[in-house]
Amino acid sequence: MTGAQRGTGTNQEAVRRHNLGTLLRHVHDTSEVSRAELTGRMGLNRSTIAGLVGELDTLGLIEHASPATERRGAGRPSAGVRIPEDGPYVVAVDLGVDHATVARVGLGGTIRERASAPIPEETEAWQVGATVATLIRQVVALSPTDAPLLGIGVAVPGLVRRSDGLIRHAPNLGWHDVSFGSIVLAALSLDVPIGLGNDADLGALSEHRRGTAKKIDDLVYLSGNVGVGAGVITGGHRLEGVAGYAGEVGHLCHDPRGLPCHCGSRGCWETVVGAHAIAEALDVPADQAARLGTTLDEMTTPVRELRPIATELGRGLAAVVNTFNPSVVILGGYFRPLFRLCRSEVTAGLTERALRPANEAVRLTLPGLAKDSVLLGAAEMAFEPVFADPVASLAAAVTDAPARLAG
Amino acid sequence: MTGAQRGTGTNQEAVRRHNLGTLLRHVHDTSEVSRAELTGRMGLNRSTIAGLVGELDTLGLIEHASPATERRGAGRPSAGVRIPEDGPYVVAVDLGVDHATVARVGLGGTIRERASAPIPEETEAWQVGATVATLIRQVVALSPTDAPLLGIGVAVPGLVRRSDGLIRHAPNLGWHDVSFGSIVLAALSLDVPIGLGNDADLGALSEHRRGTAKKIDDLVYLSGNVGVGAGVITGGHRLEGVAGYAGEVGHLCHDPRGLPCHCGSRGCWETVVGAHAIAEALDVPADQAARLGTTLDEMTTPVRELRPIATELGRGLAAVVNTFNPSVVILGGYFRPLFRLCRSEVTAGLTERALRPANEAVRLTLPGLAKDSVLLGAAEMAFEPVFADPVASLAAAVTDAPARLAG
DNA sequence: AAAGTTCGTTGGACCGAACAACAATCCTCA
DNA sequence: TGAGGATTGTTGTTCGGTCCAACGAACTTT
Repeated sequence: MTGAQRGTGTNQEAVRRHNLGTLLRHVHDTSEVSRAELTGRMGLNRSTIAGLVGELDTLGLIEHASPATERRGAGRPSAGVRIPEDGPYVVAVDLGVDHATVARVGLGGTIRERASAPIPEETEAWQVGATVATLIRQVVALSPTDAPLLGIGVAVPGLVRRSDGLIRHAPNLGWHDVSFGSIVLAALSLDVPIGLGNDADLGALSEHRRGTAKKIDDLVYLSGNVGVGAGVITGGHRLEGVAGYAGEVGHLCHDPRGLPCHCGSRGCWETVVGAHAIAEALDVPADQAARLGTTLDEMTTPVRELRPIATELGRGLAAVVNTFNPSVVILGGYFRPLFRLCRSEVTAGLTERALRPANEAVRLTLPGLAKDSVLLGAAEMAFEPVFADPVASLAAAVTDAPARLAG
Repeated sequence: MTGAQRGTGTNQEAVRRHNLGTLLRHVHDTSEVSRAELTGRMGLNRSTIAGLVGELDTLGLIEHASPATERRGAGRPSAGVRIPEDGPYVVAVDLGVDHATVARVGLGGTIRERASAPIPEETEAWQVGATVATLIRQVVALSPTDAPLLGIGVAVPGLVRRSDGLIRHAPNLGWHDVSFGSIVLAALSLDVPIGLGNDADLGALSEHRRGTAKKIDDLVYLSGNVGVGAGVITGGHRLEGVAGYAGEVGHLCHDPRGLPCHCGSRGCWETVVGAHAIAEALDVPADQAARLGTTLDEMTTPVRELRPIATELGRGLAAVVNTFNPSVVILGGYFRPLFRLCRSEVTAGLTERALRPANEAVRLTLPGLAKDSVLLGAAEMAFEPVFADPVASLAAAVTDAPARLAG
C-alpha cells in the first residue's frame, strides 16, 4: 500500500498493480524466492500468488527456477522464482569526483557490464554528457537483443531538484542549473525514462535494499567527498524535502568562528572534515583527488594528523544522530577509510555530543557494497517505476536498445 | 494507499478499509464535503462513494447534510456529508510546562469541552496522572451518553518512545522512563487506546491537518519552551526515527565554546534560544515560566535584549532548513511571540547560514491554531486509528464512557 | 511402503468497484 | 413560465481480483 498520492481511493486495478509490483520487488531484493515464501511475506493466498507469478512470467520479468536445494521439513518443495539472465535492465551512471562510471545493471541488482572514463576538471556539461553517452553505448552494446531497457539513473554530487531532475548546483563540477538528463538523452538520441539523484541519497537507497541496512528502515548514508552530504531513509521512505535538497548536512555550522566556506557561511562542517581538510592533513596536493583516495585506502595504521578529523567527524555526526534518530549510519566516500582507521575517535566524538537515547540506538558502519553503493543506488532509482507499475514501465521501455544506439 | 507495512500485498478487504478510512479523513479534514467533491478527490465512482458513505453512516461516523447553500454552475446540487454533533470523540491531553490541559475533541477537530489545572514543579508522575484523570472525568461527564470514546492522546514535552509510548526523558517534569499512559488508564480504571507523542511532533501534525500547513507535505514545527524541539513532516509522513526521538534539534551544537547544557554537552542551541535564555534577557525570574509567557504575549515592540536571541534563532534555523528542506517552518511556543516581534532578525539569521536553494523554498510562519496546536495534535494522533480502520477502531471504542467514569 | 506434510492447480464463490440507465434537482434561456 | 441542458443520486448489472475448498503432486518420516 505505498506509492499512490495521499487522499486517493483505491480501486482494484490499483490493487493488481501494487501486488504485481511488490511481488517483483521481493524477487528483486532476494534474487531468488520460493513461491511459498512469497505467500508468507505478502500475506496473500497461494492461488493469488500463482496468478501474479504467471502474469509477471508472461511479461518476461521473472522466470521459474528449480526448487531450492536445501530442504527444510517435510512436504512438497516449493518452486522458485528468479530474475531471467536476459531480462530487463537499467543503465546506472555515477558522476564521481574525477571519473564517470557507467554500468548495465539487471533486475535483481547484478552488474552485467561496466565502463568508466576520467572527467577532467572544469569540463562543460555537454562534454561530460557526450562522454557518458559513449560509455552507455559501450555498455548497452553487449546486452541481449530483446532485453528491454527500462531507464537510466544518474548519481550526481550536488543538489538535484527531484521534480524534474535539474541539477541546481554541483560545486565539484562547477555546474549551475544543468538539465543533464536531457543532455544525455539528446546525445544518445533516445527517449527513455531518466532520473537523477543526489549521490548520498542513492548510496542510502542501495545500502537499504542490498547492503548493510537491508531490512532496516531508518538509516543515514553519509557521503564524504569534496562535499559532505547525507542520504536519509526514515520509516522506509527517502527523505526528500519539498524540492529534494534535504540532507545537506555538510553546511551545518560546526564552528561559528571557523574557516569561510564556499557557500558563503563560515565554519561549515565540510570545511573541517571534507576532502580538502583530509588532503591538507595528509599533505596531498588539493587537486589530486584520486591520489587522496588511494592514499587513504592503502593506509593500514592512522597517521596522527587524521585523528582530530575523525573526532570532528564524530562530533558532527551527533547532529545527524540527534535529528534523525537512525538505526544505522553508513560512512561512505572518504569517510570509509577514515572510519576504518579511526573508529574509536569517531565514536568518542559522537558520544560526546549526541543525546544518550539516540546514541544508544545507533550503529556506525561501513558500506556493505563498498565503492559501488552510489552506482547501485542509481540503478535502484531507475528500477523504481517498474515496482510501482510493472506493466506501464515495461510499455515505456526500449526493446531494441543495442540496435538503436549502434545506428 | 498508506498505512500497511511494506512488502505486504493488498487484498480487497484492505481496499475497503482504506477507502472507508480516507473518506472519513476527508470529512474530518474539511468538516463538511459534498459527495460530488469526494468522487473527484478520491477518484472513485459515484456509486462507490455512495456505498462508502452509506456504511459510514450506519456506523454513526458521519451523517447527511443538506446541500451547500452557494451554488456553482448548473445541475443537481450534491448532498453534503458531515460529522454528527454527538458522534465519536477523543480526549486530548497537553502536558505543558506548568499546566495540564485536557479537552474533549470531536471527530472533525472541534473542541467540545476543555479543562486545565496547574502542575507544580517536581510533581511525581502518579500525582500528575491523578490530576489528568480528574480533568478527563470532568470533560467526559458532559458528553452525549451514546457517543463512543475512541481513545486518548497525550502530548509530552520530552522524548517519547513511539513503540510503547514510554516517556524516556522529560527534563521539565524531571521524569525518566515513565509509562504515563498506563498510569492514566489505571487512575481511570478504563481500557481505551492511548497514545503518547512529543509536543513538537504533535504541533506539526495538527498544523499539517488543520493549521497553516494544510495541503503542505513538508513542514517543521519548532517548539520553543524550556527545551527546543522540532516536529517534522516530510512527504506527508511524520519523521520518527527508529525509536521516535527524531527532531531533537535543541541539542545541536550551536557554539562549541558555549555554555554547558544539562544534556552533558555544551553550547547547545537551546542554551541560546531556550526559555532560560529568553527569561534572562527579559529579567524574568527563571522559575516563573507562566509570567514569561504573558510578558512576551503582551509585548508590542521588541525589547533590545530580545534581538540577539532572534538572530541566533534564525542562525540555528539554518540547520533545520538545510537538513529538512521544508516548505514551511512554524514557530511555536515562546518562538511565536519572539518571531512576531523580531521577524527581520530571524530571517536575517537564517539567510546568513542557510543554503540558497533551501532558503528560497522555505517560509517562516506562526501557528495557525495559535496555542492549541499541540493540544489538537494530541487529538489528531488519537484519531489516527479510526482513519486506518474505522470498523476496528469503533469496535475498540468505549460507548458508555460517562457512566463508567462516574461510577 | 504407507502415512503425513506441504505445495501447485483448478474451478467456483465472494466481495467490491465500475458501468450504464434512469430519476431527481437545479440553472439557463427563450 | 416552460423546455432543454447539466450534474448528481440511485439501482441493477457486469467485471475484475482475491479467497476458498478440493484434489493431485512431490517429498519426508516412520
